[in-house]
Amino acid sequence: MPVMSNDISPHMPTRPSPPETLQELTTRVSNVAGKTLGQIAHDAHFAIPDDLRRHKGWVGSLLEHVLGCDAGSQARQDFSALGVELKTLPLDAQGQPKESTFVCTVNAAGSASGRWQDSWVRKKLSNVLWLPIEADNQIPLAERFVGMGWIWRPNAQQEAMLRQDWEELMELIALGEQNALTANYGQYLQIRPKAANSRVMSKASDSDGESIRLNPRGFYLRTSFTRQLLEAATILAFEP
Amino acid sequence: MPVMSNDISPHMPTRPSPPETLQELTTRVSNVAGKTLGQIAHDAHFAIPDDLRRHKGWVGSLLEHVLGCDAGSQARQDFSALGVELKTLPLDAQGQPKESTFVCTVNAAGSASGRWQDSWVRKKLSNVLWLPIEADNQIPLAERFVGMGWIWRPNAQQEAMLRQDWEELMELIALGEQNALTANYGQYLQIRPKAANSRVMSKASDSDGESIRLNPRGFYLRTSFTRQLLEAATILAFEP
DNA sequence: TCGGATCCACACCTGGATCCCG
DNA sequence: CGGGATCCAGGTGTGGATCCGA
Repeated sequence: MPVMSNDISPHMPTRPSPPETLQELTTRVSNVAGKTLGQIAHDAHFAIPDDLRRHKGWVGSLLEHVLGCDAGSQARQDFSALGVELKTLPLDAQGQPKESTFVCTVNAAGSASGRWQDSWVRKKLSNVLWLPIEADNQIPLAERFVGMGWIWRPNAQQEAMLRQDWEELMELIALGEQNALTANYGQYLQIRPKAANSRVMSKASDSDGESIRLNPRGFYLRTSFTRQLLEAATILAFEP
Repeated sequence: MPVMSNDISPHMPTRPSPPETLQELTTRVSNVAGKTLGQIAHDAHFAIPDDLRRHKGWVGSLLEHVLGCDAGSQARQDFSALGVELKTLPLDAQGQPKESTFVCTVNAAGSASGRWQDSWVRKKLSNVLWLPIEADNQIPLAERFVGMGWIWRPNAQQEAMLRQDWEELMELIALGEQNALTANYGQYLQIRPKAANSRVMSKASDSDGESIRLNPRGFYLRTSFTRQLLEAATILAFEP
């Protein structure tokens, strides 16, 4: 390490302060659009792994850092002041969403009230900054480009579809059918395992109130849903 | 690291398997009695710190390791098969207990039922292996001797005293007098802070059911109590 | 003296997601 | 292809206790 003065060194990796306005956020988004992950990581003094196999969340963490997210693993949006949630959107060689999108864990209190209006899923998805990123594994990680992000708010139809899926899934949970609850349920929103490995168990209760242990699970958006969002956003970009 | 075969190297630090009988445990206790912490740490391939200021739990962890405790921060006794809890007892230059003894945290469910019979404190203290250890700070850590441990079960009088203190303290908590609950309460069992620092806060509820945040606290045995236990054990040792 | 403050290790949990086999 | 399995970083909680100032 070089000698440091009492001043903050301009060469130290510093996390930007959170954007205070939506305009400030979109400016930052424009600034990363068209850059490679290698460039962005270099500028942010982030070490870049060879691939994502053992660093699955690396891209998301890098962009959270660069854009100035401030909600350190807390139960609120990534940009807490703006109520905006950041989601990277990995694209395959055809420019289509490659993976499902994790939303949040299936907590016993997915909603304390049991109502969609109060659910974590709705809160998380009410205001999302989607950031498309090349994710074809043929491309070395450092050479993958970041696309232009856009902010999405569900329209009435989209929210109705998500709500329908959520209510179906929550009902299965309420009925205690948690072991029968596979990823096959839900048209656009599904429930899948979410854990370090399949031997991890969390506390829960069955329909008789008996304490049982289950694999932790999470809500995910299917790629069929994010593909629609991406198409709609792409069309808008070509309008006058 | 030296080359390793497929066999377990006899020189690797290995935690002994838990003792399966009380006799096996007392044999192990005899084997550490009269040794210094330096000897024990060396034999167990434990690095020894200069002092305990920044390693307050080191002695306890060392002896848990050497004696084969198996309850890795779980809600059960250290020797789960035997139902025995290990407590080191630090002695001052006069051979008297120097510090209070931590028992367990004051959980919202210190007892789910609110009854002494079901409390964590009673469970933890029902069967304790006390291990006296020199703790005069004039003596370098490595040179401090371990004494002869003994197993204690509360007699009727001792349990009555602990129960009385516990019920008094739990009542103050139930009344929501948590902020007024200082370490002054309780003749032998007291409640004191238990956290990384005084800014750490945990979730709790006040008497109106309002959610509040408090300093985490723990139950401790006063030295006046452990001094009595030590005296009684010492006298027994001199009887025929 | 002792009540209040503090320290380390390590397990566990959460949020970031992608991997990979049938 | 997609459902089930898995991986890392970092924060929080728990268990081991002793420190230290008024």
